[in-house]
Amino acid sequence: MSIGYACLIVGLRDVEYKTCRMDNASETRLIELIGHNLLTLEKMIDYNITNQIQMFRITSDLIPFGSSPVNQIDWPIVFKSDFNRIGEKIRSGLIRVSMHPGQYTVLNSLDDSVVDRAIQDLVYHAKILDALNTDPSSKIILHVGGIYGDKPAAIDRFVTTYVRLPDEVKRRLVIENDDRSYTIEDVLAVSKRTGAPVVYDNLHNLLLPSEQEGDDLFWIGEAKKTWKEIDGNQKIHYSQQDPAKQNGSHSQSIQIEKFLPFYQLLDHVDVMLEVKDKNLSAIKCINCTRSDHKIKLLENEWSLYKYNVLERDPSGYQKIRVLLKDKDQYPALDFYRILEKSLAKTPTIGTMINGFQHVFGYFKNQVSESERALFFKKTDGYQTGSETAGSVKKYLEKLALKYQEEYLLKSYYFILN
DNA sequence: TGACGTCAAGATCCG
DNA sequence: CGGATCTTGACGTCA
Repeated sequence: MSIGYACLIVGLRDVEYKTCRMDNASETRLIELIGHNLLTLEKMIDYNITNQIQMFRITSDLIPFGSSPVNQIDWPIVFKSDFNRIGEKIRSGLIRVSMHPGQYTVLNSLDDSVVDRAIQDLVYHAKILDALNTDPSSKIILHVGGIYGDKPAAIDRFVTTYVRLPDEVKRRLVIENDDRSYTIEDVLAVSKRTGAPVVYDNLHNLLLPSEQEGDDLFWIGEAKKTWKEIDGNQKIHYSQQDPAKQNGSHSQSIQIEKFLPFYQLLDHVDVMLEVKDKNLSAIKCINCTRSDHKIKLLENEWSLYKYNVLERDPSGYQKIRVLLKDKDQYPALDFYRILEKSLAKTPTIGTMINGFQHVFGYFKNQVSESERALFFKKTDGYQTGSETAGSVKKYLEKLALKYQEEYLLKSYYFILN
């Protein structure tokens, strides 16, 4: 019953993937980028270990142009020691990693060259998971593809192509229902013919339900039957709709109150969250479902979020302070409930300035006179409308970097919004 | 031909 | 000059 997140970390400095344009993809540039990206992946794995996050999707952008002829580098060999080292960390951290090619990897296209490139892309994904020495429970999740005006024929083509996939791909390939073409019912039928396990996605099912009626739990039960022992725990995707946006846009954060009743129905299922705030929601959901109840976990979370709360909801700030006073309790749900409510509020000029002043307090005894003057000038400018909140915060961040205020630099104050 | 989705590169604007 | 903001690229399908 692990909970994980996809590809990127929010709120950590200097943990970013790089890429380049095709025109600039020289061998030297690519080697540079791959080396950088592997270090980034390693930092993410380290973060997951520290935070006891045991499920993680590795980005398809790890190797720029990884499945394109533009990239001729034999990267599993060139970077063998890096892959081995990272793979070792993944194993010792008991992290289940996976990958998920995007919507443009289409196995059942009418265009053979598209199909060939899709196969190459799957081989690329398998090569990464193999280079990391992960076992067959590390999956590659794929959608079935397009319809082309004839769904049965399109499904037939998927099955035909599936059969001729190389074994290193087949042993990892998992298929998922999507939100415009293939329902969970369709995907289960494809699984019957291919043997590929099925990932159920709750939001996709909401947007594109099957003809046969069934709730989440029913379809999760059906999907479970497609997972064999060697495939590891059943996996599902879980996300919530962003209420402000259109179609199947993922929400900024997971609403914990909606998630918990869903999660509590599950039995031995690994849950991949698809959400904009990535690791932040993963940690929230983990903290609300774990059995080792240590207040320290919540105190650490509070240290990261507190100025984001303060700048928009001083009364929420006070509520959480009170909530965390009793060190024998573990009020995770209440904590995140207040946190979510506070972060959803729109700051006022007054609450923002209150935040600036609290943060400035960290260096008010070390700054020079001119720095102090500039801070007050910027704050005044913000109050009168000639300066944006962002520029004041940028300046505070500059000070935090100069005076190495770790507490602030680790927090989300400069990073969220 | 543009929208779709996603991210960061690359270009351009601004003080 | 550096920082902020806008546009482009890479992918395939579908209207």
